[in-house]
Order: sequence, then C-alpha cells, then structure tokens
Amino acid sequence: MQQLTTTPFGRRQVTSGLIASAARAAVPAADDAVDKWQVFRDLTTARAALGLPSRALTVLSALLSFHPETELCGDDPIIVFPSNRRLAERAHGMAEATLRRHLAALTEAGLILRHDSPNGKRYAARDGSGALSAVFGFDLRPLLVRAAEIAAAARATRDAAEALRRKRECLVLLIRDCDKLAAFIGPRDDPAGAASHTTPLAGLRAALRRKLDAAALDQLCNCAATIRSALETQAAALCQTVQSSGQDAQTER
DNA sequence: ATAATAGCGATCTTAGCCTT
DNA sequence: AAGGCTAAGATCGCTATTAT
Repeated sequence: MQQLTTTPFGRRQVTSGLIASAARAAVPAADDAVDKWQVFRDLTTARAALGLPSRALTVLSALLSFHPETELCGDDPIIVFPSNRRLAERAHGMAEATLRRHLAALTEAGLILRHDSPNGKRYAARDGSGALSAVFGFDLRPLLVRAAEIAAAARATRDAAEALRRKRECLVLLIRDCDKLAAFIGPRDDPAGAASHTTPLAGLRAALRRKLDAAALDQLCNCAATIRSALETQAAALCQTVQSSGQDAQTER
C-alpha cells in the first residue's frame, strides 16, 4: 500500500540521530497497536528526560491529528503528509521557521522519520486505479516501535518526581524537629546551646526555597540530621540538669 | 510554488537572590 | 511563603537565500 521510494534522509544532512531512528523504525514493533494519544501523554510526562522542548510536543500533536486513526498499528510506515501551512495552523499558528526547527528536533529525537519526495514537498501519489502508489511526508511508526520505551520513561519520570517530593518532605520534617528542639533549649539559658545552630538552620530553610535535585536534598537531609542529633544531645543534658535540681527539693521535703 | 537552512535581533524562561 | 528583580541562556520569528 504505502510504497516507499525515498530514504529517510532526503536532502538533509545525515546525523547520528537520523541514522539511529531510521534503523529503529525498521525493527518490528513489540506492540501490535498503540493508542497514539496515550503515547503522546507519556511523551508529555517524559519530555524533559527525552530532551524535547515543549513546543515540539505541540508540533507532534498537530502531526498526530493528521493520522485518521486513533491507533498506530501495522508493519508499514504510518505516513502523514500535511504542508507546513496546514501543520502550522494546527500548531496554534506557530511560525513556520519555528515549526521546522521542532520538526527537526522530533526527527533528531527519533520520534518521527522523514520520507522526502524528490522536490521536498509532501504528498501522496496515486496510480491509475486511484490507490496510493507513493506517500511522502512524516512517518509516525517510530512512536509505535518505541511506545513501551516511552511509557517506561514516563513511569521513571513520575517515580523520580515522587521520590524527590518524599525527600523534600523528609527535609522539612527534620528542620521542623530542629526548630522545636532549639525552641526547647533556647529559653533555658543554655550558653552555647541552640543559638549555635541558628545559622545552619537558616541556611537549610533558604535552600528549601530553591529547586533541588535528589543529590542536593540527600546532602541537606544529612546536614539536618546531624544538627538534630546535636540538639537532641543538648536537650537530653538539659533535662538531666532539671531533674537533678528537682531531686534536691524532694530530698528537703 | 513550496520547502529547507542559516543568521540575527527580539522575546521568553529560569535560577538565584532579595525583600516584604 | 509569596512576589519582585536581574542576568544568562534558550527559544522564537523575520528575513534572505538556495534547491527542486
């Protein structure tokens, strides 16, 4: 049906990304069929991990809208052939230069493949019977081939975000513990006491206001745990002192 | 006519810092 | 905690040029 008479490279400069994605698209897909919008949602989640700009997804969404079916399936190329003008219309009026840049980014990322015609235009040629004899445009098949990989990347992104949230929560709780211990020690006229921890605690609170990666959060948690441990020791010593003086009064009685 | 690339200035986004 | 400010980098869109 969709007979291909072109290479995926067309007139463009060949890059390692293009060669890799062309080879990948030739591999049989693990899934028989995938929901194109589910793949798109997974890509949206894993966008940063795949190094895609957000507007590239706008362009991909526009490209997907030219595929008449909801599912991507089969062993043949899945080619859509909109002109840049039609594509720009469906990409919320994106300027064509920008559109081309993002099409190049999607190609380089191995999410779509180009099948260029001799004159660079995108179209479907039909034979005498009206059947498609050649189609020139963008091949969406890499999305089918890589659907499982994209879904896994989306899961990994969600897991990483959740892990980051938990680490942050842990740090907030540690800082809160330190604040409470410092408040307990402070009013009891401890000379070295809680005041020596005020500066590092302020530093931890300031750090919390920034965007932190997992390694930075781990380091801050360790730091907070060390401070809490020191404060706990001081608080315990203080309790001992209070108890001792209390016993004197009891003895007198 | 249509599509592609490249250069360049304009605009937007983000991180970090500071103030309230 | 929320919001404002700034600098740096990323992104955008216009334009010129070339290819088919």
